[in-house]
Amino acid sequence: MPITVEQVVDTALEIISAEGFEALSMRRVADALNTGPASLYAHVVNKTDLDELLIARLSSKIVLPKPDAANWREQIRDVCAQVRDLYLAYPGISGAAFAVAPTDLDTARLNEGMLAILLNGGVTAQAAAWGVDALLLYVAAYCLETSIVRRRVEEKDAVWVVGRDEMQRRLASLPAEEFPYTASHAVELTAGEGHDRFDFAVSLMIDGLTRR
Amino acid sequence: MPITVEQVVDTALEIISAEGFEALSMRRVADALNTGPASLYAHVVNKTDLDELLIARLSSKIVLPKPDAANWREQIRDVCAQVRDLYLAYPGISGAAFAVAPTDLDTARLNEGMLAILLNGGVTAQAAAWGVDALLLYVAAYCLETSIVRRRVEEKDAVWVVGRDEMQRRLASLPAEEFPYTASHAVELTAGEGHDRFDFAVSLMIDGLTRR
DNA sequence: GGCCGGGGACGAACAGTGTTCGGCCGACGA
DNA sequence: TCGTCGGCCGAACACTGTTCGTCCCCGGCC
Repeated sequence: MPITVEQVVDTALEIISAEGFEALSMRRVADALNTGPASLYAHVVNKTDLDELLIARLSSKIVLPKPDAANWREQIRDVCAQVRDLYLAYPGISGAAFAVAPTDLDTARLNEGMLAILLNGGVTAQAAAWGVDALLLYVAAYCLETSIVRRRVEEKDAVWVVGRDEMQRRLASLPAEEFPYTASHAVELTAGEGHDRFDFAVSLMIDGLTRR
Repeated sequence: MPITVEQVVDTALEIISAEGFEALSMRRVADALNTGPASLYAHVVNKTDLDELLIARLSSKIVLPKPDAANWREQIRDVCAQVRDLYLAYPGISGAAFAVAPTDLDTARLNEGMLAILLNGGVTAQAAAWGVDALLLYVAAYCLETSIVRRRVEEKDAVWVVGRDEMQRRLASLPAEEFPYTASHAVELTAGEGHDRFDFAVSLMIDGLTRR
């Protein structure tokens, strides 16, 4: 029963999907494949290499629209949301996205697609190039953060984790001498349902790109 | 010879500064303190807890300006640059910034300072609250990425790592069928000295905040 | 057909990690 | 003076990524 790289990547993704990126280990993958850890190194040079393969596989699943100059904003927003949902479906995997080398073809395809949308939208070449970079970096960061928060919420029995109203109360009761703004704007600081914060930040960058 | 939390944090920061965040381990800190790893757990509940203490210590070193409505843009940019340089001085530590709980007083001080600058600049309360969040998230992401890249550059004997012109050549020689934009804009994609990419992204968000 | 080489599979081991247990010992309160 | 409590720490447990050496099977060559 030969092992292929695709099998390794597939079972790795299953493990991450079920138990998170922290639970992914060579032995875990090897066990799921009914073999020892050494067998994997014939198909994968490294754990880091496996991580890159995982990001590449995910990148290949993004569907890229044909650029439409009229509503390029919605198009780029949609691609960012796709990446976001894909990352969040494999909790913690976005941590591997920071280490990905631009040498990979699948991630290059994603970059090309986003670049195409921005350029067709009338964004300057330099702004488009750096804009794609900034957007992807932010998306990865947002997903990493929310993955960590979700993990903490579900495992810590809700101890040490507080709800929004409790959080508001704590912020509001900070010493007004040192924290006047934090205390008086506790509502805004804890506001936002779902991906409101994400939408805000992405829109911030997209609107900035418009005039360049 | 009693051990204090400050000592633990100090030696941890020294280790990170010299060898990077990946080299930081309980045993490493314990050895530097001439003791065993178990001794640390009397002062630090967790490795994760130590990470949070490190971020808190770094946050306390940021100098916050008195808000000046006239040039709030330069002020917020300067604070972001301070955080960036501080994170980069301890390579890889920004990875711990994603897991930091907002319950800490020192990080709350940083948030308060940035919030003060934005609010005095005339930014809407909601935009200011989410703006601080987005900026700090991006800064952490940027520092994590560049830390990883720098690490790769210095350890891999420059093999597997290519210069800018070689990178341009590779991008330009991608199949024009699938990668027309990437190939024709290889120059823009590889442009940027120092922290140009950072300045661009931060300015993008700040300019976006202006109109809200 | 017989032989040999090469490469995938894999058991075992190495060095390292975070964390816990149990005992030691000194200082501080009753 | 005695007791208890908490910092200290050696040893161990269950992991991690990775390598070495061996086994074995399958394909090509004489």
